[in-house]
Amino acid sequence: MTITQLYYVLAVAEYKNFTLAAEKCFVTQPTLSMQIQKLEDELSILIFDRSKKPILLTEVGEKIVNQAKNIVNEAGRIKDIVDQQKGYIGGEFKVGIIPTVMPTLLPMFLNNFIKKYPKVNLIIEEQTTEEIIKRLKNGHLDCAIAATPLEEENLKEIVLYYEPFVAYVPKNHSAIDKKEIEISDLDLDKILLLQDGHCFRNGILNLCKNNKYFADSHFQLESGSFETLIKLADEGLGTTLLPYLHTLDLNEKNKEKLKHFKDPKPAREVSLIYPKNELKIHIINALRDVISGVVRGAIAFSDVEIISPKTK
Amino acid sequence: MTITQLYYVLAVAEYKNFTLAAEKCFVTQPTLSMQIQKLEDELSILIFDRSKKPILLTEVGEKIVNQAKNIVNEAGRIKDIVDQQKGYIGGEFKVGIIPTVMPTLLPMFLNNFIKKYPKVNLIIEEQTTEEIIKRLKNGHLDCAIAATPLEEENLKEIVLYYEPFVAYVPKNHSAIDKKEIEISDLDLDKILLLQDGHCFRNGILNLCKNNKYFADSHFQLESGSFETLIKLADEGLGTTLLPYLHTLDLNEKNKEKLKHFKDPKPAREVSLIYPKNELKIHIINALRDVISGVVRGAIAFSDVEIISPKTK
DNA sequence: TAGTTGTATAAATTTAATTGATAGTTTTTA
DNA sequence: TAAAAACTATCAATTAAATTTATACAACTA
Repeated sequence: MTITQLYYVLAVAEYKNFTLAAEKCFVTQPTLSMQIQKLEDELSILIFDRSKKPILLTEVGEKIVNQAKNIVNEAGRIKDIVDQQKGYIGGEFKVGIIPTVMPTLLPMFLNNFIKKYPKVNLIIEEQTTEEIIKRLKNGHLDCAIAATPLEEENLKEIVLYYEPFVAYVPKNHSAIDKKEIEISDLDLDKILLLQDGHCFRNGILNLCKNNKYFADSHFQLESGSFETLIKLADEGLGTTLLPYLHTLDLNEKNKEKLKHFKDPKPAREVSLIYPKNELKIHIINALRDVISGVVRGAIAFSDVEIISPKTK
Repeated sequence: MTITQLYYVLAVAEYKNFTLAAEKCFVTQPTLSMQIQKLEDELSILIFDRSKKPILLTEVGEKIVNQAKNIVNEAGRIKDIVDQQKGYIGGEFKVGIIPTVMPTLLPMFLNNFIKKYPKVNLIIEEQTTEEIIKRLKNGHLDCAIAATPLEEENLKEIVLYYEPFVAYVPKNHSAIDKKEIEISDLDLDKILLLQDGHCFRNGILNLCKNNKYFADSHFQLESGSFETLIKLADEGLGTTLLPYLHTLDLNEKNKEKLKHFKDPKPAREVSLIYPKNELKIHIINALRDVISGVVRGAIAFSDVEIISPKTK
């Protein structure tokens, strides 16, 4: 069994076609046929069911393909180790970002980063905090951006910025005339939140719990995007909380409905998270520097109270 | 980079000697020299520092060797997948066992098992529950025997037997004349326990906590083996608790000091634990059957209360 | 300094991977 | 349903790679 054979197997599994897979591997079709047969002979088992068209994986074939992915992934990290040693900033770099950070932060740094580090092949994926943690640990992500502290074993966190929550209150709200709002001003029965799975929701829930206003109030509505929440709030259905960066590109009319919190403002901590092995630490540091640079201007609050994204 | 090259690197890293490593790999020394050089060329980095004698690993070399171990380990599992498919019962099979189970259970089933399944190369390692969990998850163990429930993600548990705790009370103990003992009879200030790290200790602590007798009592002494604890108890230093199987081979004099608990007897649950991927399920089932067979005669208590090995 | 131990190098040999050509199948299409 | 197209397997030839034997070279030891 060779790593090359496993690559061939993965290619055929992906394209369900020897000829096409061979092209993608930059070899001829007989090479694939023969090498895969050789592997099957060695294992005395069939990986592909060639009687079907398009080609199917056998039952064991499925398992072997999964394991082959692991092996190829682990093998790829040898290169990462060498690159790290050499301080080389390049190659594939997979970053997971949580949904509530993605649309505001990504446009701020993406251009800067790819210009400054053209050799890095940046792959960005939107994922939940839960997924991110799993994928960082199994090596399918090189780093991630999420709300912290997570205090996960084997993961390190570097804070990028603190982003206060801003209340978006409907016109008819009792606190509409106040200059700055307090948690106690929120009518918890009428808070509009993102659906579960978004760590942002946990943060808000903790905020309330921490401040003992949580009680047994229930939430009327849950949505998947801030845009919806804002519209619902406009309809007078309740109040919602937005992360500060999201408030920057609201239109003037909507901005009027924003109420900032009194100091210490409740805020979320947004960090770079990466495996403790620090395999791609040079690229991670580069990314941190770029993000810190663009964020420094946009966000600067001194007196904040960090709200944990974890359910307590 | 080939898997063979990684094997060669691991061999040289282990034996710190190309000639010896070559022998162990069943190839000649020039093969190793050339293949390792080739890998170093491909990575443009030195893995070994050949200027020192014996040969040293470079800084990156260390990391590469660690990663190579992962790759080789993952590669080895392809064979496991195939063996599983074929229902083949053989090959290397690594079992972790906790220290408090090892000496009593192992002699009961080992001979039976290796006679019945001569093609299995059984490798038994004594490890703490913590280590066992880690090694099961990273694939360095195929299965393990430990106190349960552990409720670990990605691990499955099959109960082997329930083993009651038996009190070993010194002659001067107030309960020495009772036929059966209760938890409340134990003087917690004078309970002798195994050192931390042994899950058995957690079990006992939970036992006390559960029954609300824990309070703020402290423990006078901690030892690493039951033998020591028994001797200390004999000296009148306190009471200790033994798992039932350990009590079977005490001498007559010591057996007199044993006090069984009233039903429901506090007991630990001892289980086979293995990864959910069920890679070596056929061997695991074989092991379970053998152990169940030998244990059935030795241990049979119906009315027990299971004590968790986890700290609560 | 000669002997010993151990690694690198070179050339020859063996083994393995790859290719081009083609035969054999199945599927598509007219 | 016959012809064409699409695809995989097989064969012989070629190229590439791994391994070996023989030997040179370096470092340590007595």
